[in-house]
Order: sequence, then C-alpha cells, then structure tokens
Amino acid sequence: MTLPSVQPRPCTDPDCRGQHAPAERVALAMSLCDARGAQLTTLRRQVLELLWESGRPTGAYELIEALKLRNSRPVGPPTVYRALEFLMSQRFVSKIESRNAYVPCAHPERHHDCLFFICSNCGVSAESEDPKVEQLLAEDAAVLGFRVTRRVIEVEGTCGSCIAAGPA
Amino acid sequence: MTLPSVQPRPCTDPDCRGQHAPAERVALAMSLCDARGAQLTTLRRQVLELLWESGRPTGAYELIEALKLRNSRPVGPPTVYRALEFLMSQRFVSKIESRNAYVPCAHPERHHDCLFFICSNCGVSAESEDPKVEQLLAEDAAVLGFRVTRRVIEVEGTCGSCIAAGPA
DNA sequence: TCAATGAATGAAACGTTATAACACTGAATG
DNA sequence: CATTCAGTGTTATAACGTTTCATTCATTGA
Repeated sequence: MTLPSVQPRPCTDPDCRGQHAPAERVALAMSLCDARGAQLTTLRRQVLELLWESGRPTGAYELIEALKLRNSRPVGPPTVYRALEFLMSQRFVSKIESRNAYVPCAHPERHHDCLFFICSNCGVSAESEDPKVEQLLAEDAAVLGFRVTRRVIEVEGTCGSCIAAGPA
Repeated sequence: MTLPSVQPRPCTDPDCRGQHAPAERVALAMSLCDARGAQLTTLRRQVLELLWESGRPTGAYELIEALKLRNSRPVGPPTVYRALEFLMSQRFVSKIESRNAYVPCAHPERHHDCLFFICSNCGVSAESEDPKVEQLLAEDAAVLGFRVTRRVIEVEGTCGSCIAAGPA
C-alpha cells in the first residue's frame, strides 16, 4: 500500500519546540485511517496529539487531565481507555507495561512490536526496533512450540542525556 | 477468584515435580539468603512457596487470599508487596509487567533478567533466557549511550499445549 | 421523511493493583 | 535495661482499569 508520506521537517521558528512533529504524525495517522476505513475521531485525534506533545510515556489519567484543560468538557476513564484501545489497535500507540503508560508509535504503517528504552531518571522513552532480536525470540518460541502474538521489550536504565548531566 | 492451583498437590512419586520442586527451590533460596546475609522470614518463605506451587503468574491479591487460607491470620497488601519486593531484590521472583503478576525465578543464583513466554489461553508462563538477545539489546543500548539497569522481555501468545488442545 | 441501525461517546459505579504513613513487635547490641 | 533496627501490622488512600447502561449522531434503507 502506497500512502502519502508525512515526515517531520525542521522548523525555522526559534520558538517552535518541535510542535510540528505532532501535527505531522497525526496527519499520517489520519491518512492511514482513511486507507484502513477506520475513524480517527476528534477525541482519538486529541489523545494521539497529546501523546506526541508529551514526549514521554503518559498515563491514562494524565491524559484525562490534559483533555479537561484542552476541552473544558471532562472525559471519564472509559472514554480515554477506549480511545487508547483504538489507537493501539491501529498501531498508533503502544503501552509501556512497566510504567502503565502510553507512547505514540513512530512507524504505525509497519506492524511490528517495538522495543523501548526508558530512562528511570527523566522518564523519556526511546522507540527502537531490532529485527535480529525479533528473529531470536521467534526461534526461541519455535523451540517451545509457542505461537507469538505480542512482544513486550522494555529496557530500563539511564539515558545518555542524564548520564552526561552527571550523577544525580 | 479462588486459587486452587496454589494449594499443595499430592506427590506422585518418582519424578515428582509438583511437590518437591517448590521445597527444593525454597531450600536453595534459604541457602542463598544465608550466604548473602539476607533474611528469608516465614512470611517471605511462604510467599515464595506459594509462587512455586501456583505454577503460573500470580497476583499480589491472590497471594493475600492464599496466605489467609494457609495462616488464618490475614495479611494486608503492604505486607505482601514488601515480601515481593524483597524476593525480587534477591532475584527469587520476577514481576510479569504485562500481567501485574509475579513468578518465581528458576536461577536466583545468576543475576540476569529473564525472558518469559506467557500463554494467553492457560496463563502459564515459561521462563527462559537468551544471551544473544541480551547481547543485541546491550549493543542497541550502547548505540544510544544508554546504561541498562533492567530488561523486561515478555512474549505473549499460545503455548504448545494449548495449540495441541485445539482451538478453544 | 423518518424509523432502524450501529459506531462512538457520556456517565455512574465499581473492581483491581499498589503505596503512604504511622504503629507495633521482637531480637541483637551496647 | 535501653536502644536500635529490620520486619510486620493497620488504616487509609492513590493509581490504574472495567462494567454497565444511557445517549448522541451519522448512515441507511423502507
């Protein structure tokens, strides 16, 4: 399937704090939904935007608070959890199981399970992928006669920035 | 919400894995604690026993119920969570993050992070390890300048037994 | 036009998982 | 003894997630 590629581009506005990336990520999600016959409703889009703007794994109740500020119309837990469920089903979002938090996915057009590096100090997570790891896990599963449906790979530690910032 | 599988099982003699294994695992934990100068108290030992007897990832509140049956003296959540924290610090137990449940660790004498295969159908988890996966993740982390403190690798799917038992 | 339908959301209550704060006990030590 | 400290008990509450049922709203088809 060939889809319009929406990539983040650098911004010349000195006050821009990477706020274009979220918009472009959301645009990609919209075009993918279009192609898939899925509905990226206002609520679902807002949740995805908030996750992109957050820059770190974000809890469902944090999203509820953020939506309250943004909309003035409060939303309840089931509403947000349903939106997250939809976004995860579309691979726009992944759950970080070790934190009970949610992150937007950089490559929703590819259906793979991601690998996350999560900094215990600053809370930021970095999405990655490693086909070799996936291959090894597939082999290990095959030995057990195990059929894989989902992989959760979360590496916790200290990110380069926090290491550079010194012992704290 | 009952926990039948946490009850002690009768021994079926020569190749008994259901009854003797827990006792031997606990004996190993006791000797390790001895060597480490750590205290495997009655409560902590009971929690470890229950986890070995359970045979599948077991939630903290299930453990509370099981302890109530075993002791007649009820224990509160903090008590069990503290015991789990101790057992995890000694590498006797791991948490399955994707299930909010706890499993005993087969090799507490080695300090590594395990890899778990968890059956969505029967709930059983199989502990494994793969140095090649650990190596690859270490390399990926090094590229990011990331210092690893913990790995969470959980593979969900259907185990061989459940596949053999047919679609249910 | 206007029910009928079905997906999405709203709202109240509840269930599950985990921690905070503080009190108590009992053994080891000086 | 008094002190101390690890371990546990107790109460309350925080944090995370689901069940259930009602409502809205766009689409569809008689």
